[in-house]
Amino acid sequence: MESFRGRFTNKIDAKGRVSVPAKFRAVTVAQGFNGIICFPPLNEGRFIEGCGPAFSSQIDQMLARLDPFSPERDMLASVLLGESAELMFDADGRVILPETLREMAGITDEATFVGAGERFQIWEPRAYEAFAVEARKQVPGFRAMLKAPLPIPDGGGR
Amino acid sequence: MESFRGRFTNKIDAKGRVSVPAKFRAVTVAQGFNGIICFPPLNEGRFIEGCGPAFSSQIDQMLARLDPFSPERDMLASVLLGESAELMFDADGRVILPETLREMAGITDEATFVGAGERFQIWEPRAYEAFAVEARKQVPGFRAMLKAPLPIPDGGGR
DNA sequence: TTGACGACCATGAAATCCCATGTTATCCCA
DNA sequence: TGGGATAACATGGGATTTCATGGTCGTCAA
Repeated sequence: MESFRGRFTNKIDAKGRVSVPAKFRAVTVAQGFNGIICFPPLNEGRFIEGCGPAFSSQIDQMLARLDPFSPERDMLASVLLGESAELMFDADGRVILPETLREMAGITDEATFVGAGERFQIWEPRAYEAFAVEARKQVPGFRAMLKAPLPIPDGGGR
Repeated sequence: MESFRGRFTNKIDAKGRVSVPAKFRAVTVAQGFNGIICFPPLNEGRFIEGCGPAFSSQIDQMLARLDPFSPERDMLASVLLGESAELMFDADGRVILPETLREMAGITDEATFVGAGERFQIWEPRAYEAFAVEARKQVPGFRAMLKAPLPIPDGGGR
């Protein structure tokens, strides 16, 4: 499996552990990494971004193109690296979501993992439900955007 | 682990010692150095820059490209080398931040370590919080900087 | 002597490892 | 095609280790 797909809601136990969906684990393990990488969203959304090393290194490369000591780089790095975390799987495929990220996303005792291709998102279940409803409502208006030819050859992910 | 990631706030004890986050220690130790290298920021920020020998030698190379006896080189070297310090870990992974650097950053009894890829920053906790809020506000505007030129093929984990 | 600094030890909290259990999905065979 | 056996997975708890943090003692220099 090479891309994140589907929706899974798992419990967070007393120690703060969550099982990462087995299908998601398969993706990052296939990328040679026994864990996931999490960071905050760049826009205002209340959720956590997740990915494997493949996408993470894309982020690194994007940052590397910026002027190393500029304030813009500092701010982007603060959000994308300073607030990010490498979370390794335990023997059963669980991770502990950092307090800061959980707070931003409003996650307490349950987490909804939502596939998004090369990366995924982690939501508070009800918040995601609300988002999904809204998305279904708005999507018809965006339909036209899909007609545009794909700029990137990488048809890879199917 | 090969790059600095995440945010950690540690206390400074009566003797001026701070624990460097274990994950950060792992990075510099992997670079063959049992400590960290600190220097003042190049822009206006109130924080301390930190890194391992890898980035430190990048700085050397950047300086080496300048006109050797120019006033610009002298000034950059003054900040990047003259005010810098090699801080070795004690047996428990702690260092003592030099008075001058602490003063510049306004750090007294707590220090926030913020990962930024090949280097990291050390902030007074409240000052960083303020910066982080501002960063989150501005980052959506920078999103375009990340899109840009090449969507690098990344032969890697796929 | 005093004060700064390094090596060494003690402790509590948090993360990690290891094992057990119930439930669901998958497989296999009649 | 149905149904039992089997494997995969999510979840819970106890034991162990890591880590941050505080303190003491001794050394060296001003």
